[in-house]
Amino acid sequence: MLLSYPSSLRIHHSAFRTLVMPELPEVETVARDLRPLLVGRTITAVTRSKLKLRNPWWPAGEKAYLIGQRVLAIHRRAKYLRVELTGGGCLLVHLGMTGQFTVVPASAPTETHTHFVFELDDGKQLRFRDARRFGSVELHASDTAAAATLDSQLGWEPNDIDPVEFTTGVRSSKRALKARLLDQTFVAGIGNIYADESLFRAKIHPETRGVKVSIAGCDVLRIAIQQVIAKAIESRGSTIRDYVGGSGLRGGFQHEFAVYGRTGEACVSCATTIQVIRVAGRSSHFCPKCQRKK
DNA sequence: CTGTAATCCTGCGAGC
DNA sequence: TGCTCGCAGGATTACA
Repeated sequence: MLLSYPSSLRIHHSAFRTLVMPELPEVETVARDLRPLLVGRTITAVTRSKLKLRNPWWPAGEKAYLIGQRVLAIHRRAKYLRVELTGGGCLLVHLGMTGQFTVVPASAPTETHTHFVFELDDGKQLRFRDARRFGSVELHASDTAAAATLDSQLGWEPNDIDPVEFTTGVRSSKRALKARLLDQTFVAGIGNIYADESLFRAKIHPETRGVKVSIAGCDVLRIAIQQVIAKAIESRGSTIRDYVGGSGLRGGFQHEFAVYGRTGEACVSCATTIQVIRVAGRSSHFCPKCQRKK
């Protein structure tokens, strides 16, 4: 269903006041920022808010377990972060839509919606803040097991897509490609922004069915995904309002959007007016001339 | 197999 | 000016 022009305009204006959910490039930026601040540090105290995050899993005695643990490494898989600890366990973190995972001086004022504070041995604090609480922070007893579970539930990292299997996977599905790109069990880490940007780069309409894409088209799409993700990581992700990296710095990729949030504006390639439709329950921005439906 | 929609949640702008 | 309303969406689940 195509929204009317006034509706499109309304959505366009609302797009830039909306929080941007952290997708793979944002989470990767957080991981890179956190590593120098966190690896080698020891947790000396833990405080939690009473509010429930999405699907939190914490074994009994978590504070006793955590205190004295040193951070061995920070890993990223798709949109998940694992803070690996010396005891063999890890903190498994998902930023949801509005999550912020930062290291700040202990003297920094505690902002609203701060759900976890991990005090560190250098006088700083690792904090998890999440206004909408779509994110999660879980303590797992085994980092290896947590990593294996993620691997069993998630598809390829974008930079590690198997070209042949990707092509087969795309062409064996009747689903709209937009829905397919959001499916974390196929390619993991893509969210609404980078799905739209990848489809624009590949010149594929978001509603195009996988079966309709040529073998060459699959190659174009795979490379488009990889280039969009790589460029976004270079720009430290996209900040519209709230997303920040692990050191609190904002991203810059929002200045490079070709279609996302640009409803009613001119296509960067052909100047045709960018449109928005709903696909897979998500707003999907595209150029009707560059991305013709097949 | 496919899609749709509700669920969790808060912030914010539009409109009255 | 202050209220209500609708919308934004990641992951999951229920249902058509």
